Amino acid sequence: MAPAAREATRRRVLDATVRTLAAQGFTGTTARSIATTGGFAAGVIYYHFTDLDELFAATVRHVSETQLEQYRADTEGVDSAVELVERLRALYTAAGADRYVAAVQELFAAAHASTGLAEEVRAATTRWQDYAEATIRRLVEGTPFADLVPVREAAVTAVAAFLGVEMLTHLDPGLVDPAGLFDAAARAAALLDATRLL
Amino acid sequence: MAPAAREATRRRVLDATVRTLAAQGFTGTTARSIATTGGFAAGVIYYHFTDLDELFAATVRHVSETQLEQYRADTEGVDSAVELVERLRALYTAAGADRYVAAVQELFAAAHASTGLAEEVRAATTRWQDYAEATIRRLVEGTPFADLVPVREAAVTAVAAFLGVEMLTHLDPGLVDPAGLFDAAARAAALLDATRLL
Amino acid sequence: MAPAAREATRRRVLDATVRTLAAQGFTGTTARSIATTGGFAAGVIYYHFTDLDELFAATVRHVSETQLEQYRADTEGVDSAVELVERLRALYTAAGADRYVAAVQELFAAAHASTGLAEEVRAATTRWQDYAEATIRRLVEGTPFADLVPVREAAVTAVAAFLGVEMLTHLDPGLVDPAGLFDAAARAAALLDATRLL
Amino acid sequence: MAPAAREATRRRVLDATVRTLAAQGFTGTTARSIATTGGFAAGVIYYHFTDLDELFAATVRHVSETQLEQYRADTEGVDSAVELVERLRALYTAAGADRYVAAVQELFAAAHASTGLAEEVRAATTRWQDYAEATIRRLVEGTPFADLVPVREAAVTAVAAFLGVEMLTHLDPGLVDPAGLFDAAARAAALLDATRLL
DNA sequence: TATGAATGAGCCTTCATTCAT
DNA sequence: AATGAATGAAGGCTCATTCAT
Repeated sequence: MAPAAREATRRRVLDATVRTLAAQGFTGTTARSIATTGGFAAGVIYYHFTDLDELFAATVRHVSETQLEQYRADTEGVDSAVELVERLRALYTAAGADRYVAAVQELFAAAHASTGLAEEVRAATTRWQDYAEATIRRLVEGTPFADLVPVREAAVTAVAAFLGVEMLTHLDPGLVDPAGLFDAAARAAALLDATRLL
Repeated sequence: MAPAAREATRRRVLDATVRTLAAQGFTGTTARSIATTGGFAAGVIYYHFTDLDELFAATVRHVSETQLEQYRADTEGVDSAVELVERLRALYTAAGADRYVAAVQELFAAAHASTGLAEEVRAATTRWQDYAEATIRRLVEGTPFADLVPVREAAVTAVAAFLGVEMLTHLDPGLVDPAGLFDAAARAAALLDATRLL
Repeated sequence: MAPAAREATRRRVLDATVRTLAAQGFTGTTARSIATTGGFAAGVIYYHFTDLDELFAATVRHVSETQLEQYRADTEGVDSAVELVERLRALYTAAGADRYVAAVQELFAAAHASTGLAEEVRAATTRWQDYAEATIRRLVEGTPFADLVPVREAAVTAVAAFLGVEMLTHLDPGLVDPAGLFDAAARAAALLDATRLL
Repeated sequence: MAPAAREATRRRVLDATVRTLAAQGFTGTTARSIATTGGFAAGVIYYHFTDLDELFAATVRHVSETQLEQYRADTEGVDSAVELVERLRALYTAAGADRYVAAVQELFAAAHASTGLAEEVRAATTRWQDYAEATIRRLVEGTPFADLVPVREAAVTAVAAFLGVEMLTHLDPGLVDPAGLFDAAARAAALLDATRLL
């Protein structure tokens, strides 16, 4: 079998892991349930990954990296807050995105102690915080807030809020209304952009 | 045994559950590990609670309610943002508070589907959101932001951010610096309070 | 349940382990097969022993110690070789003895590396070698062989031969004829005893 | 591929099996571990042998036969006990011999029931017993022991003792001192040879 | 002939839960 | 009211074996 096939199967396992995490949560995501979701034998997992910890770590890395690239590409150079909010809304509501977010949130919440998963989650968190920081900095530049807003703190809070929103949304869609939050953000963005004209 | 004694044991179990959740995370919190933490036989749990789900649900309710009362009491009538931030900081850094927060965050993250735990978490979330909403409303009243800030959305986001910060802090204290966030909040609060004088 | 009950169950597990080892060999002795033999749930094993390694180690110690005491008691003070051989024959052919010997031989053969089992097997081996040495020394004392026979080497070889005979007997009763070996030993013993009269 | 090449691969598998048995014991000798030792894919094993049982049977036969030929060649016609002991010592300490002995002992200990391995072990045992019998008979001929020593029993015991010594040596080199046993045997051999001069 | 991907069974161990005492 | 023994159901992981290439 060609190496491409190997990689293809690895992807199938990662994909099944994401789907299972989104559907059953971390607790319900076992080697067996992943295999059932993906339609393969549980043994396959261990052929491609050392153990579940490694699989989860790889999943975090894969999903987080893929999404982050997407976010970077779609928000690159955007310096209008209004425009940014719309881009983020589009990314957030893109087909299939909810599943990735749900899976990552589950893994973030389950990461503990000195496992490989925890290591990967730490790294992913930092990367998202850095991305958020750069983006926020770009936004406030040229506005009266440039020197007022503590950018790093804002970025850190934004990432945390995003995770928290996901956690609650996933638990009960009635608890948080992401669309409403985007709307509110849009209004705030308009105000921010207005200050830039000065 | 008198009802008082019965209640005392129930408390011991709840307390052991909180301590175990904080120390070992949801995954590491089993009937056995709770019993070990509390120094009682695992069977005791089933004498006071139907099953682990009920115990977890009761834990969320107990801790959330206790904390919320504390928060309400300590921030009642506070309408200065600066003062509020300091009160919150005190509550957050109070002795033992970290354990409660950690336990609750674990249970929030683990809640799924139609379990009794999920039900209780939903209820607790709503209560906190309501508390946050009332508090924020009090803050912005009498300021130019009164009609600008979407209070409910802000409250919902605040609760989510709080949970997210806890999740990350618990994973790696290096990822988020709560003290720094309080400092930043304090500065923003000062600005807000300044607008009220007008 | 009284502590006596606990000990009784421990015995049942040990006994089932011996029987399974004798019947299926080390490879066929799994937690499940032991449980089936003993008529209890596999989980019981882990309630009384940390893991299979500890169970096997305890089995070696228990059986080896029990048998060795029996051997010591029944050959104490015997200084006639002929008498000794008959005592040993009786011990060897005693009801149930074959099962104990088979089990111990399996565990000796399976012991490897730095496991708890290996540790226990080492200790048991030394005790049997010491017993054999003391016994042989008593036999040759007062005979012309007293200074000729390297007692320790003879003891070590005797223990090894015993294990080897068991290994082969267990594999195929046709390969070795223990009864014939006892007969031959009896004849040699007669010669030895004869030299003592001088 | 030419038959010679086929045979060469078969040899590589057998050799890898011996090395793995010696290094990891029977329990640690799996299709995977053998393949790793030999540097080939696990599937190769099944191309040359029906299953692991057949591989093990072939290994016993191969090693046992090879060694036995060596022993026969090197002790042929030797009728001095002293000389014999030295020849055996040389064979025993020959480079690489320990590995063969260890592998065979592992397989002897693991053989059970009606497997192909058991069959082969039985056959090998008989051949070694026959060899030992012939050799011992040659030794005692012409000595006063000729009619005293039960040759078959002695041979059977010798083979058993050899296996037992190997088992213990392999477990812990401190339990038995093969060199010391050879020394003791040499002294006994000298005595035996002395009686032949009469 | 040889490889590596895949499968399904089975093993060790843990865990929630029950129950006799 | 509390304990500790016991159970049965998973769960993670390994392994012998098969098979397409």
